[in-house]
Amino acid sequence: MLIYQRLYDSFGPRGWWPGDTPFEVIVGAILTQNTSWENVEKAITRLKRDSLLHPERLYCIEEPVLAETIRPSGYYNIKARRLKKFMDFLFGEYEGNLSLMFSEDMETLRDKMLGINGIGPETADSILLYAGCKPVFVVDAYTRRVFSRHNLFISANIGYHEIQDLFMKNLPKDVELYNEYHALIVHLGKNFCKKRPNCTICPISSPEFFLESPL
DNA sequence: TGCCAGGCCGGGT
DNA sequence: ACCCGGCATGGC
Repeated sequence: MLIYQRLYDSFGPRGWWPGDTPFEVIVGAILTQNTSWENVEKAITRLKRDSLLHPERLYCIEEPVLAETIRPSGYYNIKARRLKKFMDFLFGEYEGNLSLMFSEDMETLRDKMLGINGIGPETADSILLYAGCKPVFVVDAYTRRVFSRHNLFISANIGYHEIQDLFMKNLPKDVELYNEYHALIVHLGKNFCKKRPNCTICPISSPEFFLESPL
């Protein structure tokens, strides 16, 4: 937990996920696919404006109308389809009830969600962790970039599951820890590793970290 | 102006 | 089992 501690000491708690309800978290997880969070916020604001951020409303809304509403998030046609596919799943399997959905066995739910067109590993895990409070470590582009560039444990071409296993086998199975750790990695990736290539004030870039360091 | 952002899918090797 | 083009807006 050395790297985690250093990130936490530098940045403090990130307060993730930035969303008021589990349903909003799920919608945000789909909308933020390969998209900046600022653009997603604009789309969420428009969904709230039209009172669409409720399962019953999103389930019934016409896909072209939804697409136009979420336009600022980019990829709006494909994301409208993906949101509708998720809603079909939620109502088809769980009567539109998120609590019922999250009462499902975690691995079973994960596999089922991966079967929905438009839900991949990161989106599924974000939903499980940040909407369902399930102990799953979320891996994203920042996780791979930050850790491989610092030569910490992983090479650039490692797969999603290998990275996830690495974290989950070397950390306590703790929802709060997984929540905070992923958010801290994203914060680091956004604010340091790209804008400052030599990372002189990056909290994990001192020499001792270029060998084995506890996650 | 061009590049990129908290991915994923479908078709091709 | 990988690799690649497509999807689209807004900010720098």
